[in-house]
Amino acid sequence: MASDLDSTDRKILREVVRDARISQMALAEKVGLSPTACTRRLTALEKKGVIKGYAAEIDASELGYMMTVHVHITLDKQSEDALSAFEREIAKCPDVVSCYLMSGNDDYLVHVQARDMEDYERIHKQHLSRMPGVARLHSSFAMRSVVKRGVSVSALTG
Amino acid sequence: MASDLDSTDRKILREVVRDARISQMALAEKVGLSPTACTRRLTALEKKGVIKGYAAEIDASELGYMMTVHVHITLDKQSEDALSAFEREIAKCPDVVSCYLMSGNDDYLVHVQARDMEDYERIHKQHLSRMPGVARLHSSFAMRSVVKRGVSVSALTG
DNA sequence: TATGAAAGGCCGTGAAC
DNA sequence: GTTCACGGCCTTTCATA
Repeated sequence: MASDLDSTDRKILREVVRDARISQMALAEKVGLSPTACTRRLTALEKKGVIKGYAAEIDASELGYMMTVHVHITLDKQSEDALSAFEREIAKCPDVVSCYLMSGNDDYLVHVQARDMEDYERIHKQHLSRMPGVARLHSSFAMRSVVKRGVSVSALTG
Repeated sequence: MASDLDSTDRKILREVVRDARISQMALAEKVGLSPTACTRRLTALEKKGVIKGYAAEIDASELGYMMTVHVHITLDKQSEDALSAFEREIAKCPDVVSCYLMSGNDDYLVHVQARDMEDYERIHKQHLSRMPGVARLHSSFAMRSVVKRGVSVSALTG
């Protein structure tokens, strides 16, 4: 479903990715359109689903969440039901930032945020290890975030 | 630097995470404040750095980017200079969404977006394998995204 | 089917309390 | 934290290519 966007649409996308709260008039001027035309394009991008929404970016460390952990999770079964049951539960875990089903051994890569090591121990024991069908958990701790974007630059410039 | 936020501040954060383009008046009503007081709090959260910015969420698959790859990268040296050189280059790579320095063997976990397998082959050859100091590359392909948030729910409710 | 221009209502902003 | 008032933005309508 690769929508056919022209360079103006992509320019609009780059601007709202940079600043979602930009005013319609400022956006219109940046992309070289009248406010009316610009707003119409923006609305179209929202309706098409290219723009899924607008979110404030929060500094988790400012809220006391100092730890980023990547957890590789292997299930003991790989049946549809087992995957579904696990995914239903992991989606409910409030400490999870992202979760991907990975190819290969059908395991999951789960990104977790925690206040500190003690907090992560609690999350590990009370949530992660109790997820349905979990066979193995391997935690990798991030020491530093080097790059963090919502979407790749290529996707917006290509 | 864990800021001391009250329940109103957290309510504001939850709302702007859900919809960054919410109007000041609508936000004020949702949190039970007058528009002026609400805007003052929001501005304070921005100045404190709790809110880093506002970004549109883009559906990469709508732009033709169908692949999500997690790449484990090990360097041949772990000196300060080697890490810095690598990080400078990886930050320039337009296909990278995120990159973390991981504890343990001082390797990196890099999240990459690509159009398709051919595109990823190009990224792998032309960008990733040519990064300074790279010893080993291990690619893991995501089959499905199960959870995707900008920040954990706990950080906003805690 | 796309844009551009103008008018009116609503919102965002600041002063005073 | 609230009220009030003013300036400006957002939206709609309509005309155009």
